Amino acid sequence: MTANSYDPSEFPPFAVTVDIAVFTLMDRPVPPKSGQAPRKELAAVLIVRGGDTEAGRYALPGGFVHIDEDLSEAAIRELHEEAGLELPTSAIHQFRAYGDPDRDPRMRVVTVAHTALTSIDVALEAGTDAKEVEIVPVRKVLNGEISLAFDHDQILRDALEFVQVLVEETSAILELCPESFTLTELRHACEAVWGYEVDRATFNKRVLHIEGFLEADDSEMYQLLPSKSFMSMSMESSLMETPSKPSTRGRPAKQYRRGWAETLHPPLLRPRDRLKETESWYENVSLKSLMSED
Amino acid sequence: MTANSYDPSEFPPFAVTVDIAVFTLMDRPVPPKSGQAPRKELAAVLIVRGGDTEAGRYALPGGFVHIDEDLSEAAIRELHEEAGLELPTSAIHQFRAYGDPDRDPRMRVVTVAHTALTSIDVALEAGTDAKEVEIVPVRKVLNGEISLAFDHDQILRDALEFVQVLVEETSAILELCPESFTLTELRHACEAVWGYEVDRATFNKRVLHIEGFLEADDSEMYQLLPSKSFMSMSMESSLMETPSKPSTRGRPAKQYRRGWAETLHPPLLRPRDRLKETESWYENVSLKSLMSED
DNA sequence: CCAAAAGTGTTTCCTTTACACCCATGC
DNA sequence: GCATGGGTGTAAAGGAAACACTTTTGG
Repeated sequence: MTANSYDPSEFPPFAVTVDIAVFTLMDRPVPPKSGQAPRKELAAVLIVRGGDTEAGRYALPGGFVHIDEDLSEAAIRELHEEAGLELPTSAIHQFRAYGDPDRDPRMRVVTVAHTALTSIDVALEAGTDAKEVEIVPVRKVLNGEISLAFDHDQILRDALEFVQVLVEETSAILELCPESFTLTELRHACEAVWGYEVDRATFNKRVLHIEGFLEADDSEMYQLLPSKSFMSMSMESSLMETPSKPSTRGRPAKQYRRGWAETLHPPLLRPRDRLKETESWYENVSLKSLMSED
Repeated sequence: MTANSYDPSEFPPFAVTVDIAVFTLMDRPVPPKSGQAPRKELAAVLIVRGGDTEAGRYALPGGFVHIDEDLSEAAIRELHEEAGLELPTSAIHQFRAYGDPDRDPRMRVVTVAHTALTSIDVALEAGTDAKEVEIVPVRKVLNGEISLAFDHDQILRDALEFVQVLVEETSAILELCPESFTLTELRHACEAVWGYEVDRATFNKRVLHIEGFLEADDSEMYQLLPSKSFMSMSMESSLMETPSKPSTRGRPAKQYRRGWAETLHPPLLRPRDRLKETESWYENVSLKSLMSED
């Protein structure tokens, strides 16, 4: 009964796998108002299962852990093999193990669930490589429009909850933003993860007071040049395409980039008394979408 | 490479175990002032390893998961078998999996770590049953005075961090208190987990404003009767021994018991700007203890 | 009566929140 | 000029921290 003798007959044949819930941002199918900057919503990178069991259903990318690799290495490898994603270790976070004896009907599998955030560009590249990869709005899973294989439905919900807290306490949200971004882009990313809107003024002051979270990006490449620009049009057009949206109305926003901080002091707490709005927001979005198009 | 075929040769022979970090409260070896109510400190339930590997060293209770049981069932069973503890499922919380290929030199073991809180009474009973069970102050592990087998050192540290957050957001701290308790007892329990003192007045107001967390315990059994008591001495002595400390100076405190809430709204947040005091407190306690007695 | 511990009120300070106002740009 | 969005200031509201004062017991 003790863990000291290691006769192989003593322990049952377990399989250990990793599953990874990768979140990214996509445009909302129904922008709140035309002309307004498109609001984002959270989406998950899913694979369509082949093979014999649960074929054709959506599932999280994942697979067996090799005998000589760490859990995080397995997560990175499986993301690469199954979804074509190449994410750094720092972007992947383990959050729970799932070991219900009946969770896989074929054998006893314990899976260690991870989650990650990545920008839509990276996710879309992955989607083009392997045809069986799809990027699906999270709300469709939460409202039951799409159901996942095995217990991946539950894993995705748990991953979302974990990520919502992660965004409060670490700089993980920056994985959803381009290298250079505006405060509005950052806010929209947070809103997509948290599921409700936050006050713009309050949000801006808070993030700028978090030490080491953001630093101003003064590189001209990303800046929308002031009207009194000393650059000629030819010089301007000789620059590379600016990754941030160059065509927008209204006052151009300052650009920021990732600072040195990994954990946030103070944390970027969302208003606790509005947590209950999270679910209703997802429901509202799905209703609107269903009524209009989608 | 896909997870669809299940040839046994395809997946490597993994062993899956559970390890459980059980925390409890013990009296501090050096009370701050004589006559003052003894301050508590956090302690862990450890076992002394037998067998061949890492024999004689401290380790967390734990062991192999059976083929037909859930991870939480395995945790409960191992706690019972190895430490003599009988805890309900609600008191045990999974928090991470550890799967470094080299974490056990004998074979590939992935362990799913759990943590639990329990009152000292329960823990002491367990200690008397099995001789190899010991209750050790957590500070001795944190300051290196005691080192645990395998990576259990790290697991215990992670468990402590997890529990500190758990106490903020759930009613888990009540597992450390007797059925009926005073606000001071509750506060001392929180202080032991968090590692620093909190203001008494602020703490009292906060916990009483958390909906469903506490409810007043008016049962006379636990009450220290008022001086204008209508009960005779004989009636008083006929009552069972009161579990709460009956001999204390100063105004007797009101008794409370567990309310209906499991998650706390609002959460019982500790002051964030004092988080850094946590480690130094543990260091201070160990220094004091080493200098005086212990 | 005094020490000790529990309970409670008050004041100060800080953060959040909401709102408004101005600024800068495209059309 | 006007609409649109970005940046910032301000006043109100709420909560926490610190401190003091009262209450109730044992000695």
